[in-house]
Amino acid sequence: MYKYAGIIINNEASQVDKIFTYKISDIMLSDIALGQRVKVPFGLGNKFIDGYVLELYEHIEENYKMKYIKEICDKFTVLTNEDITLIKKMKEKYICTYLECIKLFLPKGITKGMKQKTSSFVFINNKLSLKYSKNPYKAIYEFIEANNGTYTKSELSKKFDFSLSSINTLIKNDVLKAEDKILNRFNSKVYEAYEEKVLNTIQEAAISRITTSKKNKFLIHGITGSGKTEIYMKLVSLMIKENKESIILVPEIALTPQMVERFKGRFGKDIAVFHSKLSDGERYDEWLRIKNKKVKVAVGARSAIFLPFSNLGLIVIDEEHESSYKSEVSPKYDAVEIGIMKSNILGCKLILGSATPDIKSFYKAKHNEFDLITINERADGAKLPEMTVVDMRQELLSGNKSMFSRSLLFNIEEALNKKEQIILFLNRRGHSTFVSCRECGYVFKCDNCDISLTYHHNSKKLVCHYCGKTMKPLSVCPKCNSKYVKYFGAGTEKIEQEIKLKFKGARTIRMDADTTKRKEDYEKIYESFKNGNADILIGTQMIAKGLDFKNVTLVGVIAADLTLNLPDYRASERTFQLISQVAGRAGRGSKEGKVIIQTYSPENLAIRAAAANDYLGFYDNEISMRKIMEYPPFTKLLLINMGSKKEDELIKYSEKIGLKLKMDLNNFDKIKMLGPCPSVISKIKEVYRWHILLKGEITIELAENIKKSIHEILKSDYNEIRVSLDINPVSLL
DNA sequence: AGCACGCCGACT
DNA sequence: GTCGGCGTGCTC
Repeated sequence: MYKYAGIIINNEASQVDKIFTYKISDIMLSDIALGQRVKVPFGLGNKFIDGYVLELYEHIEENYKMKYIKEICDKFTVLTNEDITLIKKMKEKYICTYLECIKLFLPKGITKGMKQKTSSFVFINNKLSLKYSKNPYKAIYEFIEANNGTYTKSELSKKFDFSLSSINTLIKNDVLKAEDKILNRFNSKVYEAYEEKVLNTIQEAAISRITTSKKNKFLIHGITGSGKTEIYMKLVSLMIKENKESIILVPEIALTPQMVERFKGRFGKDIAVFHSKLSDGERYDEWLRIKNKKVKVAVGARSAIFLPFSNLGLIVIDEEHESSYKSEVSPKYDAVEIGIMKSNILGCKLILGSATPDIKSFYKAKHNEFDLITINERADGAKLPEMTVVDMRQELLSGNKSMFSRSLLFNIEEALNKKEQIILFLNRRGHSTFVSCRECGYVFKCDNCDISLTYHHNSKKLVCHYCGKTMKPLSVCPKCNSKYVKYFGAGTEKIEQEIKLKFKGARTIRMDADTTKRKEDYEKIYESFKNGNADILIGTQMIAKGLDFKNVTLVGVIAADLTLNLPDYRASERTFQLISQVAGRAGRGSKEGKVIIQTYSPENLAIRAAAANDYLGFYDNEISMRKIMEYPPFTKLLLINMGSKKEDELIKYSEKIGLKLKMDLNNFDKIKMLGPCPSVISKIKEVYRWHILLKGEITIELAENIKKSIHEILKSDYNEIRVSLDINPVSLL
């Protein structure tokens, strides 16, 4: 019998982020379980708050006054024992609080006491008596008989023109009855069936390797179009046969149409879909559906890794290199790491898939942590596109000042003539990316952020891409009054504008953050291009992912070196991945594809390797660079971000923290400290930003001590410095 | 984070 | 002699 429970209190403060022990009263002894949500008295006022049972003890020394648990909240445990194991590990790994971890596992609706949505529907209750055998009663009765329980009173009167008072009369006299029925808030849209395909021998081999291997973690390195999705689906159906559940993670952006279309088409409506745009109610319903074992498959973005399956057999993480798997708020977890932890705890299979695996993942596969499965052929025998690198410096020398090379223009023309589709990729939205004065060099910058403003032609405004602030473009320089204000750096808007000028008949469609503001926009653009309502799709990185259009034969990368020059150790990895992924959109059908990569640095290795489809070559080079430079996977990084609206306070405290850490780290010669210094983007939304980067063998204890040191400095007096710790950050900006 | 306790100054 | 200012420290 457990008489004591270790409980985490639902209070965000870091000072109460510890396990509190409560006594279990006799009436609760048989009901109490790990992972339950309970109400407990807390603090001097004994206010009742939610708590989560993370531990149970039979005996404990009662050397302080102990309170009793007041009540158990739900009929089920909200966390499984394995969840609790994971929570404890995550708290250490991501240097965050228990509560922050717990919250990832629960939909908001649970703590808010949300109810399932119900509505009152009209049913038949008794045979129609003689008294009501005439119209309008007869007609109403017959209609309800045919549609028993499908309509509400108001629907019957509004949609079908039955008199509300007559319906009420029938209900009053027990002929009909109105009863509450639970409504599901999740999307029940029915998709066209997506037939099971016959797998080719390579796909079959991958399946049998995965099902028979002693290892339970796999990395599928399969080129774009190699049919990875079919492998995932086959594995899911194998799991269903064994009565086991599957989670499929996809990058947020790929979620809206394609994956859902395929999975719902294959497995019917009995799969749950989970993404960031769901409302709290939809989220809660999907969560309950899984908890109640109504669903065996979930497709979702990174947070879906925490869905409450009880017999999980498979986790698939598609496009595992995607940075969207890393959370940007505390706990700054990485879904791939959580996948690894879960597969260790549960023993379920973990499949990572990508055409351009994360350097870290490929390193792990090479060192036997994952079983590596390589697929070098496209599934339906389609050929990889032919890739050409165009040196834009040469274009300039030959007098071509436009942003399109002659070769790209020629190929667009040709594709248009053949009625084939084209994708143009530029990782920058807006019209002109910066506006500056040619006289004095003044650059229009955001007042709130350390970012130059982008000119948007549609709205005729200068927009800050970090805080959204807009201002009217000025024709005169505010600093020197000169009239020579010029617009530089093209974005997707300008590309579209120029293309329309150059190819008069061509129908273009643009996909970027500006054209996909609403829920349905992405799907609309996707459908429209798929159905051939446009010839040219122009977009930012959101078109690089997973899209499969059979009629696209030409992909143009307008400026390949954009991501290359970012001050980030992963810049070349990103560039390689982006180019490879966009290139993979070409030639997926029966027609051969062509890719034209425009760049000012054609000698760059990432670009050359991407053009040559040479992942291994790129990997070998990159991994040796990482080793020399002491970057992951050879070291760990801990990024300490500090922010404040008061710049002088921020500098003062950053330096204090820096000094303290330097002292703390004196005995650790294997850790290097960079900074404190201003972040690359030194101000966002009026908040100034400084950071410290630690590089080396950062242990759990060390990270915990660093957190303590920082807290100590910040609590000394009231200040407005915000600090966040990020282990293995995806970006150092 | 909240909340009570506590140790000082202003006040009917 | 008491009311209330907020600094301090604890919360099973």
